Amino acid sequence: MSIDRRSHTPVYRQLANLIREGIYSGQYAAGAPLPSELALSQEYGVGRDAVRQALALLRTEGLVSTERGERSRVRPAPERVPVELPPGGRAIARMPADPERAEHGLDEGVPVIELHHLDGAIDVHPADRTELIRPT
Amino acid sequence: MSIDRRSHTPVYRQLANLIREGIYSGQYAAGAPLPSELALSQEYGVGRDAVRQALALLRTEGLVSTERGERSRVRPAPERVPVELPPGGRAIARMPADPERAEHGLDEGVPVIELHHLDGAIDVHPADRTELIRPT
DNA sequence: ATTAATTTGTACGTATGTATG
DNA sequence: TCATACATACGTACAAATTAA
Repeated sequence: MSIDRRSHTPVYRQLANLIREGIYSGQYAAGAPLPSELALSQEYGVGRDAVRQALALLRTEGLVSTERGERSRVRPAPERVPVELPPGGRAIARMPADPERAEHGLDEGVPVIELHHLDGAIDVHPADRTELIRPT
Repeated sequence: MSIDRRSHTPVYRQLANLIREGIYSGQYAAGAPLPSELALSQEYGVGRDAVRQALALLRTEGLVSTERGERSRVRPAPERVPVELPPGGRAIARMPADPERAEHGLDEGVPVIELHHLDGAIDVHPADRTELIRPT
C-alpha cells in the first residue's frame, strides 16, 4: 500500500489510514514503536509535516502516544475498572481541556467520564480505564 | 492578556489558553465566530502556524469547530438525550477513528459511547448528545 | 450569475530547542 | 559527547470552500 498523490484524500490522511490499518492488523503491536518521523517521511515520500499531521491525528484517536525524543508508540489498552452507575445516577463523556488533561496525567485522545450522583456529587474517571456497569 | 515569549509554555498553548478562557468567560458566545487566523496572528504577533496549532488543540477538546472557508466557531453544546444503561449492561467511552467519525458526522473532539447489552448487542452513541441514566 | 476577496486546508522548507539513547 | 528524534515556530505557495461585491 502506498500514497496516491492524485487522490482527493490528503496525503496525511492517507498515511494515517495506512498506519491505523497497520495497528488494527497487528503489524504494529501494542506498545511497539512506530518508525521514526524521518523514516516514515522517506518510506512514503512525503514531507515531515504530513507525517506529523498523520501522527497527530492518530494521537487524537487515542491510538498512538508520543513522547519527546522517543518514537511514537502504539498505545496499549489499559485494564478497565468496573464502576457502577448508581440508581438515579447520570453519566456523560467529554474530552478534557488541556490543563485538565495534564492535571490528571491523561494521554491525548482519552475522554473523561463524568459520573453525577443523586446528591449532586461528581466523579471524573479516565475513560480508557473505566467501564460503567449496572448490575442485573 | 498577551503572549509571553520568555515563558517555557509554547506560544500556541498560551494562545489556546487565552481563547479557551475567552470561551469560558462568555467573551466568545456559543456559536459565535472567532477572529480569523490572520486576525489572531496579527493581534497576538505570532505566526499562522501557532494560531492553527492553538485552534487544532481547541478542536480536539470539542470547544471549537472549523469548516473550510469559514472562521472557527465556538461549538454550541447540543441537547442531551437520556439513554438508559440497562440491567447487566456495560458502557465505555472512546474517541472514534477518523473514518468512523466521518461516517457518523461527528465533530472533532467528540467521543462516542459504546453501550454493550447483555445479549452482546452494541450501540454507539455520540457522547455530546448522550446522557447515560439509571432510574432510581 | 460572475467575479473577487476572504478564509481555511494542505504541503513543503528552514531553523532552533529539548529530550532521549 | 554525540547522534537521533520529537517539538516549536517561522516562512512560502497553492488549493479549495465560503462570503462579499
